[in-house]
Amino acid sequence: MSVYTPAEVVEETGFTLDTLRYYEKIGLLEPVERNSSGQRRFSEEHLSWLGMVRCLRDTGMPIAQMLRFAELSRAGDHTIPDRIKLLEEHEQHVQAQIDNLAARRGYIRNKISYYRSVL
Amino acid sequence: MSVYTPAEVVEETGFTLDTLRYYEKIGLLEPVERNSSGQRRFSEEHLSWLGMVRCLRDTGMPIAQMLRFAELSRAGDHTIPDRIKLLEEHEQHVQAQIDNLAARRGYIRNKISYYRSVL
DNA sequence: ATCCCACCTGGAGCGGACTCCAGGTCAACC
DNA sequence: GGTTGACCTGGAGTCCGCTCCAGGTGGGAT
Repeated sequence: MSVYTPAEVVEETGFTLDTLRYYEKIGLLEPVERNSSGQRRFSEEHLSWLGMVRCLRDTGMPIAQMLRFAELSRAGDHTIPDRIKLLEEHEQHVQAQIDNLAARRGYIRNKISYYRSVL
Repeated sequence: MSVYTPAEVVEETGFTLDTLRYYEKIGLLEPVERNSSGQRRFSEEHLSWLGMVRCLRDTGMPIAQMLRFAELSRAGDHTIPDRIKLLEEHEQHVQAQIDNLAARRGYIRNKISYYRSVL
């Protein structure tokens, strides 16, 4: 089972080292193993969890809710229905964002057309 | 030419009064006329500008950039090409957001399917 | 006359999500 | 054996975009 240095995780996930430390501190990331001199060695599981975190974060989920999801995930398989519910609600939210952006984009394009017509 | 009370503008634009005052203070909103006792009376132009602001804000444009757009708008018609450029760039940005959200949404749906398959 | 309500001002405070800093450790390379 | 570089810690600071507050004014209803 391979492990990853901080630099590798930064490279792979796109999070800064400070952000990773912050996520660990607040419990969004499970405690990370250390080597003999105290440096972090991330696991495969950390990486895949960080993929999820990136997805949720980039779709606008607040940290508080990601924390809730993290707790459910740690609590065992009986929380899977709750996790499904949480993700479904979030998916709806993402869809709403998309629809909203598409509508606003229409407004912007109109404005551009108007400006073009005035030139 | 009709004017609008603060309460009416709040109602129509969905911004809070504090936000409107804040926008005026930082120059995102042109100085608002006052009645004899110092209360704001917004114009039709304010309302339509606020519509634009709402659109830009809700598509994630930072205030600094909205300010730049506001300045261009005040500077006269010769800035229309610049405004078009700014809006076009923003529209690209909005499209990128949409694409990104759609991709992330796929990831979330996959995760949901996976959870369902595990139940 | 008094009460309430909408509004005013300047300035402080807040919440979220980091981001930076000082001072220190260790391992490795020259 | 000295320097470099990646990393450590705890805690303070930053940025953005508001949001709230105290104290005050003016106008309309009872």
